Amino acid sequence: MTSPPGTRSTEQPHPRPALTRDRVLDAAIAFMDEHGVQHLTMRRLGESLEVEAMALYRYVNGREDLLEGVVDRLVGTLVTDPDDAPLGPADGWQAYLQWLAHAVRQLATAHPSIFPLIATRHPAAPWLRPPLRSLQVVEHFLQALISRGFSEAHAAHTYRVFTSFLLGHLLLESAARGASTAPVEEPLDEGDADLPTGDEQLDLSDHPTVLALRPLLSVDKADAEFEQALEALLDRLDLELSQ
Amino acid sequence: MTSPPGTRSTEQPHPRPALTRDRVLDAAIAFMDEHGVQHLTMRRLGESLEVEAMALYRYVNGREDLLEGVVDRLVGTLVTDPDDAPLGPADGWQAYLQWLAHAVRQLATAHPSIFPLIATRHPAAPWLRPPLRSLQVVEHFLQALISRGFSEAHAAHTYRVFTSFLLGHLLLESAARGASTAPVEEPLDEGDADLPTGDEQLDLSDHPTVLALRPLLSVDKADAEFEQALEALLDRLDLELSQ
DNA sequence: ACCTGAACACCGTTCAAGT
DNA sequence: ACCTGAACACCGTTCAAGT
Repeated sequence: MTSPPGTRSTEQPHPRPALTRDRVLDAAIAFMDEHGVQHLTMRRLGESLEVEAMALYRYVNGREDLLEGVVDRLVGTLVTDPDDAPLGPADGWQAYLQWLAHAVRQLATAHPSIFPLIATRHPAAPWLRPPLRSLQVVEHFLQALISRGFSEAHAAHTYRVFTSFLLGHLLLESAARGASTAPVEEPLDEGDADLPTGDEQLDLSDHPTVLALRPLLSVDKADAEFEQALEALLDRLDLELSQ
Repeated sequence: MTSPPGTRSTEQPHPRPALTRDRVLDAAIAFMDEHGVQHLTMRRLGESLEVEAMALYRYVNGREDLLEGVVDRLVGTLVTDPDDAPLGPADGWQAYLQWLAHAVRQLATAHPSIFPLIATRHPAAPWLRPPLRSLQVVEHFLQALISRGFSEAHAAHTYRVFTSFLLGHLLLESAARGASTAPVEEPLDEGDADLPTGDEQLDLSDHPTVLALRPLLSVDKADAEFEQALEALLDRLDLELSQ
């Protein structure tokens, strides 16, 4: 608490909290949320923690391990959030899948520029499918379904179908969100820079149908379509159960 | 054709074909198929073409443009393959979607380590959704559906639903494939290297359900599940049409 | 016209050295 | 125990210079 003897009384400027793995991971998440994955650098992350990059290697096993840690931490929040019942709502498997789907979607929405990382980093095992790629979460998922009457085979099958669904919908949502949120991505100003074309410098003259439907294609129905597709999926799973 | 005067008659060792954008893109595709995306480097790509890296900048507007070119080229093959009818099979929209789904799946299977690139690179416009992220392909898609009786709104909606479906299923498939095919990814040998655990050095002791279901989770039903989910999707779209 | 050498700024990572 | 400086190999990219 007090200064060690022999130190000048002026070390207030940076009462920097102790470095720790959790603090490093948190800083990495904050950095990526603000600047995007591709700009996260060991050196810049160190800078954001007021430390040289080399100091990070005490807490993180290189850049790959750092990214893996970020993914694990974020996905892990799905089953450790304090305000959730141990196995989710008690109302049956459909309520459980609804609850989990929305939790994952909230995660994707909160970190649109990190979600692609969750979606595409090679999982530790091929059966650990993104975006539910944490052992804890998979354990949670399988127990939840089995405790609600699923056979083991059915639970495994549902895991596969459900992850495919989540990945497709949420990756496209966060790509759209990330595109509009991203800081600039790549200036790159190439060729003749007309660029007052509103949204993008795409040449649509050879693509009349796209041109005509552009307003329809741009409509953001992400919310409604997610709910609709989720309902359809649950209906399908229900049918398969009773077969 | 003949040597310019004054040249030694020994310039046979490398009758290297002229460098060209297409040759650069082809080399990049071949390189990534063999070594994975993360090892593609301007310098190594140059090496594979027996040229210094700087020479590539004549044909490619930097690394980002190179990757974009690769994606466009691969996705473009979907609608330019010689053995396909102009708008796919003439048998109705379900046959068209079946045909396209399998074409995209074949693409993902042929280039499992490039597909994540197709899936996650920021599209030029937010409504250009992976994996159907080429103007040509979207034009093709919309014309095909409209010419088969879809309204414009329905065609646009189907585009969104269909891309979500393809992305989720194929990205997970190629992640699984890529994991088993990948050259090594990252040695990283961290901690105590027990590693004779067969597939992975995961500690499953705290996750009894995963442990018990691992055989079931590892079963490869990718083919059947893709077909089944595609059928379900077509059924759903059919229902929506008649509403 | 097309490629190369040299140079620059920036990476990830290791390791001996400081405190 | 924890952080830093210096160093190494490797990036992407520019540009003047060679042929």
